[in-house]
Amino acid sequence: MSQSPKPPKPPESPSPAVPTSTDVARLAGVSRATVSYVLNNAEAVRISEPTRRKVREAAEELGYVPHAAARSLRAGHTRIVLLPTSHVPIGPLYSTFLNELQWALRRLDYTVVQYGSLGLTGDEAARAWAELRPVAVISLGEITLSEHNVATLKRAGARAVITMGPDGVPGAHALVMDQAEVGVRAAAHLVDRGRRRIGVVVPQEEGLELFSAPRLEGARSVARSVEGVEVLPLPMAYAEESAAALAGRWTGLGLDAVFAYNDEYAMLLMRAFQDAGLRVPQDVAVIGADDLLLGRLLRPRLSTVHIEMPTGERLAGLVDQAVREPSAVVRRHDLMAAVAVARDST
Amino acid sequence: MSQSPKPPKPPESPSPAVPTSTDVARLAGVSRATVSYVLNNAEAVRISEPTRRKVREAAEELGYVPHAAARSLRAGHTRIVLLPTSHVPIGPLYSTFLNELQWALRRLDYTVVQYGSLGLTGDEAARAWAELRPVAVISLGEITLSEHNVATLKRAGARAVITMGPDGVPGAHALVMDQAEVGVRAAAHLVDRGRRRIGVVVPQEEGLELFSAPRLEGARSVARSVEGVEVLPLPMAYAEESAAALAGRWTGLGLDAVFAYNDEYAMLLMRAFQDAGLRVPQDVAVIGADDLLLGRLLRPRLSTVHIEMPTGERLAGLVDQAVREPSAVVRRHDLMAAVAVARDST
DNA sequence: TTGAAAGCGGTACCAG
DNA sequence: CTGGTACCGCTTTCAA
Repeated sequence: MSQSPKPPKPPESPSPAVPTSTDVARLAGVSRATVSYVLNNAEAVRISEPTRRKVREAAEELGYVPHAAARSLRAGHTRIVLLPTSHVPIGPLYSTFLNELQWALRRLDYTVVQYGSLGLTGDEAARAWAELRPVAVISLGEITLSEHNVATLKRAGARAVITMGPDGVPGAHALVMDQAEVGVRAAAHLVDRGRRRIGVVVPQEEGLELFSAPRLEGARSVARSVEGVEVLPLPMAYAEESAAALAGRWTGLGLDAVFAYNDEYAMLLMRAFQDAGLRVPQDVAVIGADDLLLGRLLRPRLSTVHIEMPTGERLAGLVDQAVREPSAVVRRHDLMAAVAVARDST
Repeated sequence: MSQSPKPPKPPESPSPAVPTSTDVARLAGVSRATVSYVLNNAEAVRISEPTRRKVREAAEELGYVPHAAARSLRAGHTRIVLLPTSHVPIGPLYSTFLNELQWALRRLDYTVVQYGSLGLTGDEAARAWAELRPVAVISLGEITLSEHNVATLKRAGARAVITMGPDGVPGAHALVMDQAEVGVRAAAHLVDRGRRRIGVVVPQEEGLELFSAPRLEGARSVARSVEGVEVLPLPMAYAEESAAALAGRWTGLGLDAVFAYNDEYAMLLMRAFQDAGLRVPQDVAVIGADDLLLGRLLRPRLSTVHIEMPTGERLAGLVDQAVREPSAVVRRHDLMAAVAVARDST
């Protein structure tokens, strides 16, 4: 970028350049090596107490702060954990989980880098991520990583590459969070209740396929295994009008139940049903997912699929373990459990 | 950390050390300088087409990925934007905003580092952040920055330090997002509707004071300026039992309206009121905030305070501008507007 | 107990 | 047109 051609060091500029360990050394009257030893409390070397004090005071006075990049360049590795982020709001359940994870990683002294990778291919993303030399990458599935991509990351120093979702990538650690299971539980619950023609809401919002596709597929698998059960995908946007439109053409569809992707969509749709004069659950059974608190507020109370997420602590611990001992770690974990919660809407 | 004492370069190890520009140079039969020129498409230097091709092919073959830390060490600055994160889920409105911001920054080619700073003082946090030499810091208020802290960050290379919230810190850019205004609008709306004794829900969840305190204060300011209006803080947790307990002792409180912090708390409380046999809005008027879609689903439809947030794009643009030209930029922006939306619960 | 010096991986100046 | 080389800031032998 075009730097203005200014003299390298205007003597006495208003904001004196950021102090380096050299500056501290000079002020303390010692060498840079000594500064490093003191400030890092090096065990292997004995430094006299007066020297230590001098160094500390000098550092304090200058407001010295070590340069993380220089440090990790020298060290040959970073403490960066790369967390590719989805570009759509992913619902309270997952954002809470991600937030927890973030915190737990910080507590373990990792630096969390959020990396939005919209529109990047697996190759491009892997390259971009590798530039940061992260010690771990936790990919939630926005980007589909190939075996080759995983190798790229590993050669760039990643001790752990973690993928979530149903299918494992060779070379990566797999955290199994099978969204299909949610669809299975929902559909099975409806079938148990005697329903046979089941609609499955598929959000029209982009970026949710990651969740919605396997949930739909799970429901379909139930239909395949139980005689006489049918499943129909129902596109719907997260908006009152869209829900109303769907409710409007409902009777023509000949369905007797709906699995509404999650509780938010379910609430919207259930309200639309009621406004359209349909009775829940008599005319149509409604089930959501995620077990949101707010789902219990509507009447009838919303049935749902409760999803047991791992705590952020848990996953952070796993990551840490994989980083410390990449070989001696289980490469596949089941982290998610789903169970239907019957309330009054089914 | 204790490295296992292995030979520096086991010939033909399974994962060959990450290739450097030296490796590329060797393979292409040129110097590192040439590699750098070619890979960065240096304009100032003319490199022959055959050489370029050789270099590119070598880089491709080795799977060369430049080392971001080394690059920015040399460059003397990073493209890191540091985003301190709250440790509590902050509600859909703000998480959406943060997500947008994150994306917009990435599109402008910044690297977003989420930095949880729980339990750190301003001084500690500023030091920890400064280690990363971020080019910008966007503090949403989890940590209260002093003038001195801002100076520390600036000396460490931060071209923009941005604080949000009502009060500006000297030296920092202030993005004014005054939560008090939300309380003002809510209370004023209730007063307009003829209510006089107003309860204000204050979430018991920790970490929300940042929002709840100013919202309460805003309501109080209305009470002070209008004769005969009283405001009573009401602690409540985000749980059905807590809402039910509050509803249970409601009649004893002698209130005729409640501003319930936000729509989520409002929905919970309104349901509890109805379950307790209180009529909304006749016996008690309820208003929330944030204008969530779900708030329109209950009956009566929830009145709320709509909050106009800036887009993530907008803020990212401001950050970028401040980074490019730190001096030539407005230091104070009003980014939030709040307006009461009357529906049926008031 | 302390200091000199060799890098870590890039970039960019200056010669040739 | 290309190569040698001097840094960026820090850690860590190895000697003194």
